[in-house]
Amino acid sequence: MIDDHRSACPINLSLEVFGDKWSLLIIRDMIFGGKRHFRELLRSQEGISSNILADRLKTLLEIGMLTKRDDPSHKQKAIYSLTEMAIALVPIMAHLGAWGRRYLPVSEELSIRAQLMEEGGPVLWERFMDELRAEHLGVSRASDGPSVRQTLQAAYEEVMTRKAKEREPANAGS
Amino acid sequence: MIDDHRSACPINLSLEVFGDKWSLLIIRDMIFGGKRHFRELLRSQEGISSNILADRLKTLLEIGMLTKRDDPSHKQKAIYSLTEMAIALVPIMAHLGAWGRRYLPVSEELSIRAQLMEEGGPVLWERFMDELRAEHLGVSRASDGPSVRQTLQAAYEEVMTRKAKEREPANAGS
DNA sequence: GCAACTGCTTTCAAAATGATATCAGTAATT
DNA sequence: AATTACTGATATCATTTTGAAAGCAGTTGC
Repeated sequence: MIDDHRSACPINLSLEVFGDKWSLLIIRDMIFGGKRHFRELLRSQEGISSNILADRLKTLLEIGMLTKRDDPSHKQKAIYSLTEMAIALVPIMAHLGAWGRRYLPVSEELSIRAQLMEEGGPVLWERFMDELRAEHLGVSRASDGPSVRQTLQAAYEEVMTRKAKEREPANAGS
Repeated sequence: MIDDHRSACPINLSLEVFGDKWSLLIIRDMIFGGKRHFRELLRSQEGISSNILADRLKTLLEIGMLTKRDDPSHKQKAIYSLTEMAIALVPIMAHLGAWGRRYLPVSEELSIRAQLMEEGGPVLWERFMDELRAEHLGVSRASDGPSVRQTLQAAYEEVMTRKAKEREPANAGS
């Protein structure tokens, strides 16, 4: 099998890799959600079915976007890791998030991360990528303070808490 | 129809817009190839079929990525234009191209544009976007020197010419 | 010992894809 | 005036992909 690609254009080849509805969402959940196991990925916001998830994971492994190894703590668990190729998508994720936030009907709670990524700019993206390298590639890293993912997650939860309060204003005793 | 979206996450919504094999390629051909007509878009590198092209154009119009108007010079011709929403994808195109160039088996001639876009950085992208606004939105622009698209196209043709020469070294008389 | 959890696989219906042919009108060519 | 080529699509139909749901052989925690 040499190559059955439609064309050798970089944009076309990129789209052949993740030009579908699910592949990039799986990467997103691993990057921003810290998910590493099949069952974790199955609980995506969007509700992927298990056969599709299995198929996409297989493809992503073949392409070299992910690696897979056994979880020492459980004989049936597999740990999926991002490769550098996937970690390099962080800036694209940031741009995609910024674009979606500007032009599409996003919700506040699900776009707060995108907002922080946009505001943080390339400096934040690089820091995030370093953290991901440490987490997925075993590269050591000088860690100081909370991780980027923790910061993004905290902001998300803050919005959720505030929204919950706004929905039931001072009727705890009702 | 309120919204039958899977989730209001900006990345998910972005993927619902162009998370398929063709939509972004159509936008690419309009941005980098300067294509404006149905038949022009039909002659893509990758060979899209006419029914798929028609369907995607319709969707892109509905979403608001494109507009369509009559061509004064031909009663059956339609002119497709990019909206600001689509022009805003230029940085994403640049990143996608750079990523593809780094990790996928691209050809030199089809990736020279991506290389120049990467080297040009945000400054070049902005200039390109201004040119596209002038071309597609009728925004006036202070034009000096060759357009970004012309520069990219010239670089592409230079590579093609060089490659043609390398293939037949000095056997013009054979 | 039993319920819950593990990463999948199977089944089957529905939807999307895509190659090919076609169309009715327009324009350029001869 | 006749022919040829071009316009933006549609229609047909086979193949491929998608996806919901159920199931499975083990493993683990209680």
